[in-house]
Amino acid sequence: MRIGELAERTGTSRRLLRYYEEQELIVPDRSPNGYRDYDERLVDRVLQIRGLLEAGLPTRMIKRILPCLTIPGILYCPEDATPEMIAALEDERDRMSERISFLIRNRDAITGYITAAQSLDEADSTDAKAASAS
Amino acid sequence: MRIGELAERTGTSRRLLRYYEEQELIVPDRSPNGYRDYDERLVDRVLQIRGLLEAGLPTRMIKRILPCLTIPGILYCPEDATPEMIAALEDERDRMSERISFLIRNRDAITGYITAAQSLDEADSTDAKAASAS
DNA sequence: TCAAACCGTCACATAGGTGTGAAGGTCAAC
DNA sequence: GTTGACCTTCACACCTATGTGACGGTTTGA
Repeated sequence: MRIGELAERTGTSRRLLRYYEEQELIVPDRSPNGYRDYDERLVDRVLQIRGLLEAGLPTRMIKRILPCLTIPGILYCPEDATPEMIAALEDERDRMSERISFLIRNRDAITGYITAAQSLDEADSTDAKAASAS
Repeated sequence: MRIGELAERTGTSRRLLRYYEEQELIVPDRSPNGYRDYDERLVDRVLQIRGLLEAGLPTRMIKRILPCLTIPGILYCPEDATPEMIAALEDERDRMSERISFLIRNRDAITGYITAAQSLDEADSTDAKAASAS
């Protein structure tokens, strides 16, 4: 498919699809006329990229971990898994774990704030009712 | 304390501390000589800011929710918690939850990849041993 | 054959979070 | 007093993920 269709199907601008290519996250073929020609599987790939970006990972990191993540979830273990690469991945994994706990802590703090604010809000409206009833 | 000490204690550059001030995330006093004078409690405050930034929240949002998050974790709920703000926070919280699950999924995928690669590696070295033993 | 709707590259723009350095003030210690 | 370590403001610069637009080629359908 061409870039327009991929853009539409992934909710990603053409500009960004070209950017991801520039960052070597995706590598489309080229039609004889020079148009990019995207494989069907790249739809999921792009969605995965968007997800990782949304999760806060920079493109460089994504580029490194992407080859290891096949479409459904895991595996396809290439034989070129050098010890260096594994070590790098372990680093990534650890950074991700840190990031996860960071996010969880802060999300819970926000959740706490929300519930506190809501209960305070309810108390307010109860007050208001009481006041208007009196 | 002055900016240097705060920078050191929070692992944050002076530049960034000034930036956070510019964004009205922290408001230090000023000594008669014009030097910034930071309260002890701002150490935790800065760490909290870093955490929220790391979590992907923009400074504007942090500015809004920061007054609501006291040092230990939560609470002290100001009365100006508008419904709009709460809604925005709920959005943020949901986005964070999405990020979290995405990160967890991908981290687990990476973990799976690592263990697969390692067991493959062990098999290789077993092969090698067998080969050298034969 | 002409217009519309694609596509290509190039390049400048922006926003947020940072780095860095210049030019200068303050202060403590020697 | 002078040096060195600190502080100030200002400002330019970077990176990353994006938007946007110019300018030109290609495809498709009326």
